[in-house]
Amino acid sequence: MMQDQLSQTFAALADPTRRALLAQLAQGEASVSDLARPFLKDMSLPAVTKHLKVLEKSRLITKTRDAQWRPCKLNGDAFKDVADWMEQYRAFWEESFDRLDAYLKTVTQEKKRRGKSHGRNRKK
Amino acid sequence: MMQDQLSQTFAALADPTRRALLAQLAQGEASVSDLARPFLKDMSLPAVTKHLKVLEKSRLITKTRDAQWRPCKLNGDAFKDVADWMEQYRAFWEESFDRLDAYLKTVTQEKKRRGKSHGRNRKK
DNA sequence: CATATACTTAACCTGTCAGTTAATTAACCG
DNA sequence: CGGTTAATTAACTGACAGGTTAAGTATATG
Repeated sequence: MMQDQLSQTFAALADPTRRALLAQLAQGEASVSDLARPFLKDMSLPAVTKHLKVLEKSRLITKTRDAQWRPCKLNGDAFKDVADWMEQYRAFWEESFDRLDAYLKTVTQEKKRRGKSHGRNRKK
Repeated sequence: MMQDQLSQTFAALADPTRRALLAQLAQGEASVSDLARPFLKDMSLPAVTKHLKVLEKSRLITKTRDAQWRPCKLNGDAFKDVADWMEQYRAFWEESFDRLDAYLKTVTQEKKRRGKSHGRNRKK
C-alpha cells in the first residue's frame, strides 16, 4: 500500500541503481539519457525511466522539460525529511561511534604499553 | 536480489510498522511481545516476528535471549551507515533550508521596513 | 509430567517490484 | 515531409514482501 511519504522515500533509496542515479545527480543536473548511459550495459532504458519515476514520486528528484530532454535534479526536501527522521536516532549511532572511539583508544594505549598486539577481538 | 547492506537497511526502514518498532526501542530494550502489543489489533504476532527479523537482518536491532524472552535493542551501527550515506547530500537539504531561511528573513525585514506586506514572491 | 507463556517456523496467498521487448509520443533537423 | 533522437507507455514475467493460520520449539512453573 505504501501511502506514506517517508516510506516511499526509504523504499526509493533501497535500490543501488537508484542511489547511483542520485550520486550522479549530486554532480549536477542531467538528462535521462545522460543518467542512463552508465547503466545501459546492465539494463534497458525503460528500466532507468522507471527508476527515475520512483525517485520522482518520492520527491528525491524533480524532472523538468527542455525540448525532447528531461533534465533531472535533486530535490533537497525529501532528503531533509529523511535527515529529520534520522535525527531522533543520532544518540544511538553516536554512542556506537564513541564505543569505537573508546576501543581504538584502548588499542592505541595497549600498543604503547607493550610493543605487541594481543587481543584480536576484531569486528566479528 | 538486494544483497548489499545499505539497500537492506533502507528497505527495512521503508515500512511504517518497522519504524514504529524502532521508535519503541528508542525508549529502551523490549521483548518481542512488548513490542508486538501495540500492533496486535492490526496484525498477528508472526507478522511482528517477521518485521523484527527484517530489522535484525538489516542490523538495525539486535536480539538476545533471556529465558523464553527475546529482548531487542537498537543497534547504532546500521543507523550510522545511513547517516554516513546521507551526509554526502547534506548540502542539498540544507540548501532548501537556507532558501526557506532566506525567505523568512525577507518577510521579516519587509515587515520591519513598512508595516505592510506586498511582494508575495512565494517559493517557486 | 502437564500446562502455560513466549516466540518461531511452515505453507500458503496476494500484490507489488524490477526487469524485459515492442510500440508510441514528441521534438528537432535536413 | 521523413528520419532521428529522447523518452515514455503497455503488456508481460519472475521474484519477493507482507500478511494469514496452524503447527512446532523452548523455557518456566504448579
